[in-house]
Amino acid sequence: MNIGHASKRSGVSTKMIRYYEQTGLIPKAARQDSGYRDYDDADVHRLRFIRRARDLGFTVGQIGALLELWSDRSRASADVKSFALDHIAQLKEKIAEIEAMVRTLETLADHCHGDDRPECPIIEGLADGNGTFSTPGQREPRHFGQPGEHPARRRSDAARRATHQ
Amino acid sequence: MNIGHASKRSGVSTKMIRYYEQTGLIPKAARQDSGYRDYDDADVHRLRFIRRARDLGFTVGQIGALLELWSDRSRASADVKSFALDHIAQLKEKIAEIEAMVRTLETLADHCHGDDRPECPIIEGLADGNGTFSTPGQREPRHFGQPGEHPARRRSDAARRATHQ
DNA sequence: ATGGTGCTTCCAACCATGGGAAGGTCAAGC
DNA sequence: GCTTGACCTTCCCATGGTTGGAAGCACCAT
Repeated sequence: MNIGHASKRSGVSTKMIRYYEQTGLIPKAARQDSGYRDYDDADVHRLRFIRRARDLGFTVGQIGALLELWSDRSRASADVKSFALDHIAQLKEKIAEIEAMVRTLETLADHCHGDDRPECPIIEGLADGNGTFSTPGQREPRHFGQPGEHPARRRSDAARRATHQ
Repeated sequence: MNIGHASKRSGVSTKMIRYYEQTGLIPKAARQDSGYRDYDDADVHRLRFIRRARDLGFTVGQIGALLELWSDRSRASADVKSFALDHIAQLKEKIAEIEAMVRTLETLADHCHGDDRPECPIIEGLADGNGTFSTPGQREPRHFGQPGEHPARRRSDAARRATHQ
């Protein structure tokens, strides 16, 4: 089976399949006479596993561990469970972080008239950090976003100008 | 004021300050005779603005727009407000995504005994799950499909290592 | 003057993904 | 046969935000 077919059947892009092979997450694929990579059902199965794990927010490093747990018939289900619970806790932390942002922004926005006058507590809050900011203590790694995901959305003129300049 | 001092006073690392200058988010800094960058209070003020905006999850591009809105005394507060509301909606979307992951994982984990036996619905869900996981409606008897040989990536407690890396 | 620290620039890495170029392979149609 | 087009190969580049490091000056205190 060619890589394209394996890609369609697994939902993992060909780019990613090659990348996973290159980084050692999956073993080197067999090759056809032509030099094309050759996949079988077991490979597709593993790729689907990977895609589902990614959909659940696991990093590639974590997926490597999950693959090992998958293939290790002697490991206890408790090992898997604690791994999952760990990840759940991480995700919840992330949610809490973003919720804090939302709360702050909503507070600021609530106090903004949103009319044609220039006074704006939102900008002032950013500029002067007056009480409205319950400071998030530590400045931790940012990327709460799913990488590669840059949703095209409607933006104000100012935003468009700034990003497309 | 040297960059190090400006960094301490603004909470933005020197690396980031140079990066922001390089990418045009902030204007090129003045220079001292020595060639060192020279900052004044207004610069620090702007850097703090940036840091707070980052803490609220705005991208650098969005911050550029916010800086414009900040310095534009004629803009209506409605402009800022819609910008903020837009961002809030975005953050909420992200929260919903992660919450969906959590829900799925919790469902899987709930069904896992978490004892020393190997049977584990979490791994099985990843291996044989129904694509979206959104509703854990189970189909199919599941059996333990092992992927092909797993090469030399033989690590005992890979799970612990992966979560701590 | 010597050492330590701060500053400069440049270059690379992280993660996951996508884009694209330059070229090889294959199966179909004429 | 030969062309076309879809597919595959490897290689390099870009993203976003940040950090790390190296090589080499500038500054300050002793």
